[in-house]
Amino acid sequence: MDKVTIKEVAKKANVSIATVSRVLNNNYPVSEDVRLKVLEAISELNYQPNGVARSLKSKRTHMIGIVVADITNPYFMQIAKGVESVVSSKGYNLIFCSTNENPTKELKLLRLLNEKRVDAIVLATCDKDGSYIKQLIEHGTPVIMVDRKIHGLNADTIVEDNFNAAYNITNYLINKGHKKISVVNGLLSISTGKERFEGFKKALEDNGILLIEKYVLKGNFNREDAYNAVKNMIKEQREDLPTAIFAANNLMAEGAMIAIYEQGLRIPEDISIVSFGDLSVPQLIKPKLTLISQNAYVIGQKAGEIALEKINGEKDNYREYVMVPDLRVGESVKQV
Amino acid sequence: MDKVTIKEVAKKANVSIATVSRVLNNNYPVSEDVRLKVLEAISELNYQPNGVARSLKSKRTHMIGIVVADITNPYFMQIAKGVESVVSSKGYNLIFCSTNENPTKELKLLRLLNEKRVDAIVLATCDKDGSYIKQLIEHGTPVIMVDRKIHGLNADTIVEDNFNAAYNITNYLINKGHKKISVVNGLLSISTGKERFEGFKKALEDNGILLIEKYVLKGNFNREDAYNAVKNMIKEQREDLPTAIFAANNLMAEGAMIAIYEQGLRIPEDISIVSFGDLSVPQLIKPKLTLISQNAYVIGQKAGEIALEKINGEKDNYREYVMVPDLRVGESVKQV
DNA sequence: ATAAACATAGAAAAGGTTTACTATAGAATT
DNA sequence: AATTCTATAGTAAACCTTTTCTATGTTTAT
Repeated sequence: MDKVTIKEVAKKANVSIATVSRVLNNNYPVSEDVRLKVLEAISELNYQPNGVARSLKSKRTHMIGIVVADITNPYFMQIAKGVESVVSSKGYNLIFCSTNENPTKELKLLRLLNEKRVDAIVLATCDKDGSYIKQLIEHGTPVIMVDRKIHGLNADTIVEDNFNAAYNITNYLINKGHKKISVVNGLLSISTGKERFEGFKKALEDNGILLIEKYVLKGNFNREDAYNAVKNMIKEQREDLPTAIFAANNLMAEGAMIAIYEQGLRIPEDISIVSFGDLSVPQLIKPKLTLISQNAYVIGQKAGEIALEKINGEKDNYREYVMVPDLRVGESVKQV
Repeated sequence: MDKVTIKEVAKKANVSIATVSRVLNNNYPVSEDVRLKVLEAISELNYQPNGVARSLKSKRTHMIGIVVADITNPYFMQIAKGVESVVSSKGYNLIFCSTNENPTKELKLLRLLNEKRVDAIVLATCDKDGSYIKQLIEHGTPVIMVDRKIHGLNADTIVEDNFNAAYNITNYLINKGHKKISVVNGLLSISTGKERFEGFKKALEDNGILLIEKYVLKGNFNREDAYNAVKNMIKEQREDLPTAIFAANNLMAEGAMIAIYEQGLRIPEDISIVSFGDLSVPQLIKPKLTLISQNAYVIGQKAGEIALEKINGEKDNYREYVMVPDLRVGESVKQV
């Protein structure tokens, strides 16, 4: 029942444990016959080194924590997959954590990951306050911020150009003749929520269109909140519906669409919609949505690369990478 | 840059390291004034215990490995979420691994998880051979098999009643008058593939309907393989299309639908379809699919519970849990 | 007043590795 | 032939905890 240790291997092969370790790590000359003896003992005993002990000594756990709002959100899953594609070949494993957009839970998770001594953390924060993150970095744990940033934090950051993308897609709506535009957004305490809202407002402003407060909806960046917000809005504004909805995130677009259909409205005949971020299985959802297509997988890959760099080398230079997402025109916007 | 250790806390609080440890673990009487001194030192130094060292001594890592074909498949994500919902409150973290249906990669991942000394493994295997899994269990690592089973393996197993569910939904098609039925399935080396196919065949047989080989499609349980298989089938059988398709998994249903639409056919007017497993965002996909609705989240929860039990207690009794999935009637099957 | 029980604290071993240091034998250099 | 190198192997410390065992002072029982 108990696991075989390096001692037993050493005994069986008639060598010291140092020699076994050297055969395993291949970082010191060992004569060929001894090496073979050791390898034989290893395979006979079916020895598998204790990674915990290794980590204790080497101060490397070969684990990377990834902390996002919700691991079931395809956007974050894509990021995770991107990270994994880069780090798994180097023998790293990923620990997934969901904050559910709760800053307290985020802090708890970060502490836990720190206790586990993960080699790096990839984080899409829901916090406005970076003090614990700063601490982590100062104490030598690389933290790579993805999707969302915190101002004034000395950390590598990979985000999308939210302001301009939101500006552009709002402009697109305006050029199609829309003036009564509703926005379904996440919280403004999150950088993506804030920036997308700023871009949206700027586009209205530049076109001399007034922001209509009753069309400004907010919630957590998820399907349910968007569904409820849009449903209520439609019910309350039956007589004065917006002609278009800007959903500030993929899940919110889905929630909004479900609400629209449930209320017996058509897209885009009765109401147009655009999304920030791709839907799940977009090929099966009609009409094809006009949206900002994001770079989740690439962001993940970049985050993975930076994580590996930081783990192995220089830790005190930081960069911010801004990805420029595409505007993809679909059929969800009507000319008015 | 270096992390604070228990030694420094002890020094600062003027006590021994044993006392600090006792304050942390609260498993031995410590006088109130000493406890306060220690807690103060901890917070002043911002000490966070080294989980690696703890794990080495306590032989508990508080990590559970979860190994599935593809972490981006919503079905497996639901399982993972179910596991997480149960174990995270007990302080456990999840390490996610994707095998991409590659048994060699699975073995590598299992070895890695074993080296990491995870406390338990939740596994949806793509392997037919359970020898390494058996080894793991014998050496004291609980392995909970989910979704897919391996015959003759002494492990806790939680699966769906694939045979009967497949039988029932095929029967449903037959009762709707379908005789030319195509099946898009995963590999038969995987228990779910095999059992669903058996159920499918039995239903045909019981109704005196012949299996038509050219309508039997196979691939990995993913969107792409299903898409390609169905696309080719439609092209080749233009003159003799099946009237219905049984997709043996959620992703395959999606791939099949995309192919059907791309080939200019309608659902269910030109071709009916049923799915084993729920689609992503089913509310947005028209027509509403008739399908076998699975219990992924519940399976995950059960797996989490069993994992915790096994970690803490009895290890040598094993059970197989069989969940009975629902048949949900939608609008994707035409009466013929 | 003495013995027994108790509450609290520390010393030290243990957990399974890696690695700096030391040792030895034979090869190469002078 | 004496000296220096080199290749290879072992010893023991270190990584940071937890926990057993021991010690001490105090309380309770007799």
